[in-house]
Amino acid sequence: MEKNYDHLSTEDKLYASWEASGVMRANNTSKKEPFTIPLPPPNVTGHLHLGHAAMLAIEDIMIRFKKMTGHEVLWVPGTDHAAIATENVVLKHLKIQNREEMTRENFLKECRKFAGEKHDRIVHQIRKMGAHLDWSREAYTFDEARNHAVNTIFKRLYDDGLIVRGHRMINWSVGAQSVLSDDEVQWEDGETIFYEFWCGPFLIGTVRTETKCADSPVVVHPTAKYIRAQNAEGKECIVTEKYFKGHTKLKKDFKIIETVQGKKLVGMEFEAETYAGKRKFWVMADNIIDPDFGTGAMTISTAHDPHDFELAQAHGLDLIQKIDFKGRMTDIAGPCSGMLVKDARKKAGEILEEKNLLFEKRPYANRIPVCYRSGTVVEPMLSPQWFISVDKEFKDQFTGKKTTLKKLMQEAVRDKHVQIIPRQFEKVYFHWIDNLRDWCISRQIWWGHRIPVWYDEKGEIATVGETKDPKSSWTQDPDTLDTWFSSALWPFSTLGWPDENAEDYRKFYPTDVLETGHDILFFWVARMIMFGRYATGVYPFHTVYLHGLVTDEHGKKMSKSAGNGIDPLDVIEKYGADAARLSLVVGTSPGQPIPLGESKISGYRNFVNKLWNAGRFIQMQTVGTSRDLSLPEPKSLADRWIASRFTHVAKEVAKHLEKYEISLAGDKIYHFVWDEFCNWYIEESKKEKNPVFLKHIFGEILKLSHPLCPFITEKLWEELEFAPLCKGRCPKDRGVLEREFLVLQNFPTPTFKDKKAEEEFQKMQAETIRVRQAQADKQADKKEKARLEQAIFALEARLKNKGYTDKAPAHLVEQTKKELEEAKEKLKKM
RNA sequence: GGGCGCUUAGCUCAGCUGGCUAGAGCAUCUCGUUUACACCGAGGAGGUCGAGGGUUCGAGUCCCCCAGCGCCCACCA
Repeated sequence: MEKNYDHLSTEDKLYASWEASGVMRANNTSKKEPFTIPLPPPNVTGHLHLGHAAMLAIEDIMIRFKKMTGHEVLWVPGTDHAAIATENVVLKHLKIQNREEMTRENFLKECRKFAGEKHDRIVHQIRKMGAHLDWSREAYTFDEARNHAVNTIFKRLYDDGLIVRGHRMINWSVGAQSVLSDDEVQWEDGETIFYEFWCGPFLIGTVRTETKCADSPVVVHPTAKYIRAQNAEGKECIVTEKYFKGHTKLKKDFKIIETVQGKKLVGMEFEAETYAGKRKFWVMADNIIDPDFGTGAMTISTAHDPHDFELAQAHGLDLIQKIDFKGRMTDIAGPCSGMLVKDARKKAGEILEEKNLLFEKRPYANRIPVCYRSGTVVEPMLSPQWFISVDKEFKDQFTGKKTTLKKLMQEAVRDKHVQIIPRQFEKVYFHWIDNLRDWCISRQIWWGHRIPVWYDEKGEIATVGETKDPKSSWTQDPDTLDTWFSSALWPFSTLGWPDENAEDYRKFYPTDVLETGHDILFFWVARMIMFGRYATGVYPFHTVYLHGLVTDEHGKKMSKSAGNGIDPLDVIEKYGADAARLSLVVGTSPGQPIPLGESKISGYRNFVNKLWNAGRFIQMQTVGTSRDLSLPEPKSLADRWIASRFTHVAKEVAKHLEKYEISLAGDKIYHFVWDEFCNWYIEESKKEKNPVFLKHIFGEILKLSHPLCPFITEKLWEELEFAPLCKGRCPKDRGVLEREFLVLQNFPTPTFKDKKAEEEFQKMQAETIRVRQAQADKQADKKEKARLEQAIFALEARLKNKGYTDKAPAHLVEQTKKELEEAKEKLKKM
């Protein structure tokens, strides 16, 4: 055995042997209790990042622990086709502006090719972490089986009236050329200009000057007090009293004519100049106006703002499209038509200024909605889309009762069918659901599950759901489904659903734990809960474990621009996968940020090496030892102490892992191995030898540590030839295996307890420490003595020097004398 | 604006339902070339647990309030 553990020559080989042996394959005919985790499928075109690494480490620990405690485990791997993200990357890759430049089929071919290539990369990277995944069951969110599941649930939802097509205000990503769900919109801080301009007698505030180009009502608050005033040139001005009185310029230039309530203004009509020419305006009142904000009046863009749209619906207003789906102004924008929104905004402002319509402008901090994938601006637009109605009642086929999808989601957590770790996120979950609106599921992109709806020649819906041979006159809906739609089926679509008799589905569904980053609680977890309960009648898992964001060692977000990013593959290369796993798992709390720096990783690398060297020592001790299969007896006090301590620690570790408290389990193992086993037991065992017992305990330690650091433990298991020792004592129901891997051993459940030995050994430890301290003190004394002697010598020499005593300032000489006396005094006392 | 969380040694964090003489890793200081390991061993220094108030025999742990930091949601014409 080498002096230092070499992870590079070990890990890939071991993983390959696990894979080749079939040890990671789950058996759906097993009588054992199942334990199932659906792997959150990484984006097929992505690469492994630290979030994945943390996820893989946590889930692998759960899986290995459960397997060692007698469960039939299944960890289903797979990848996600990541609709918008992939389509974006492919477009960039092909160096084309939009997909219309090629045929749909050709574009999809390119996507498939690209995804296929990238698939191999991510899947290879997942293996690097040591993940005990059943690769024979690998799935893909965009393969045929998953498409079948998608079509099936779509049809069922449609028949229940829960999927509807509606002409509603949606989030339009100009970059992705598609609608986005509410959750896919991100908000970025931005600097813009706030304009106040004249619209007839009214002052209107806006940052979106480009939309102020069409006939429109001016909305005022019905009960707020407005002031009508006039200036020297006869120009009229109507603003709230509050605004008027707070504005010195207005107060100076305008003379009040009267004060009226907002509703008295209703019905007023006038023509006014806009940046796009003269337009018709009229006044209406609505409580939507905040009388304390700005001038107390606004004009509305019925088709480009969610609130305005609502208002338009309520008041039966015309819907006027001012911006097209490419993000350019329509003809109605007059001088700005054809311009990009951003440019039109500036231009419209300039025109307002030229036409002397501008009253005031000032810098304004606002937040800009952007597409979470393409990073481009999101425009609220009006468009026909498919929605999932979350508040609509339907008859639940499993209970026969009326309910809504929202209720099913709420019940999941409220009635404790699903537990979220950490608890705080349950509140976040409820809050999200309470404010949940219908989920827009259609996307205008090509890479994704095509909406299974066919239209006849009249444009009426001909059929919905899986359609094997559509009539030639029919056309399929051109849109695809939100990528999260297929992800939401993942826990059961990977197990054979909709075939409820599929062996995997019967054995492994519902699954047990869904572990993922807290950032996709809404995108994914909530929707799995919704579809899972809706489609299968049971919730798809009983526990949701959320890990936090991996940050740099100071808790700062890792980013390219900050240059503080860490690539997990570099970490694995430099320190090994075990060290990477431990550093992502120990010293962390669920849901909390996971700070990671090199010093932490190298610390766990050191631990791994410590294990290695303990193993090396034990191998040296046990060379030529007979292979006694009987359980060795503890002999010495140290033997009994470590055995008793091991019983205690093994229990604690199991208890923690049972509760998914991985960090605490890791901490206990770390300190038991290093502080108790290595620093005390091994040292004591050198005095009173019992090599067979030493080796036995070490073997148990390897089992205990295996879920957390599978590579080093497996390697030592092999090096120390533990495997042959346990042949014949292992359960026989796992088929033919080349080797007895550690993961097939039973997790230690030792019973040996010797309280007296523990106490006695502790006394011995205390005594040893006292002696060491005394020795250290003695050494310290000796050193202090030497230091004093040297100081005395130097001080005396200085005082003997006539030049010094004669010429140096008297107080310095006094001080020297004093120092000498003190030093002599101190030395005398020693 | 609403919600959630965090604030404990120089740094990053444990401390679960109140009993702590407050722990760990890293960093730091002293000593150590003892045949598992310097990716090591032994010993040490370092904290009035963010500020203030309260409940209690007892509070890092519970309550109130304040401050700073972080995250999520809503997005005001």
